[in-house]
Amino acid sequence: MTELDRVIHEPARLRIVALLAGVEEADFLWLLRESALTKGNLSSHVARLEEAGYVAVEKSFRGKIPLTLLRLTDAGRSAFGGYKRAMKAVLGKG
Amino acid sequence: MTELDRVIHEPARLRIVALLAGVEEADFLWLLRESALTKGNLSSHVARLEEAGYVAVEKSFRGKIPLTLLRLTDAGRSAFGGYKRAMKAVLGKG
DNA sequence: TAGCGAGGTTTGTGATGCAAACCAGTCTAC
DNA sequence: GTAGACTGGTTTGCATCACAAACCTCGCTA
Repeated sequence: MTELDRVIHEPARLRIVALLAGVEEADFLWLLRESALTKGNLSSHVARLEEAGYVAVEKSFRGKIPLTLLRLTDAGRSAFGGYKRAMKAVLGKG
Repeated sequence: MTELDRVIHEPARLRIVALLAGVEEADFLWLLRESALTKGNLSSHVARLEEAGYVAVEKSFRGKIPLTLLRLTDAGRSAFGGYKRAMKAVLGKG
């Protein structure tokens, strides 16, 4: 039985991961717009993905304004790849 | 933004729905074996799917032994179709 | 009549997704 | 120099829910 990674499976995080998979790096506000999540949800989901080792979070400043950069780690890319495979296997059946 | 149906999205229920999509009708014990869920989980997830109108539950007897037959309703099939489309859209991006 | 298995359902609880409240720093108006 | 509003987030509180374990009912067996 192919297991689905719960961390990625959650729709909000799936969206985040899918968005990050398409780019090299993204900032918080770009993700906020693209994902259509609230700040709170985005923040906590990103925290969860970081905790899982799937995204790297880099906080810096653009001038005087805080800037948070996010990118998928290798583990994150690989987990997403596995997730896609597992999902296709399940959907293939139906 | 394509929304993912939460009722179907849950992995246990996704498995149930995918299994039911492949057959005309199934009994509880067949699903129990195929899904590798516990009786309790299968029972409650089936109840949730019934409540959502996605599966029809028909209780009868095979001789003196209770027999529960499950099948996907039209709404269930259509929801599963929509789910697959939405999921492919998300995975396509990544 | 005690025990056992089939076929399920109900209960308890820990995790968690979401929204709203909060916070620290910056900029503008006055 | 300070009141207010905005930016860029984080923390808190609640309500939901998935899972496992306990429970239930009926029939069979010895």
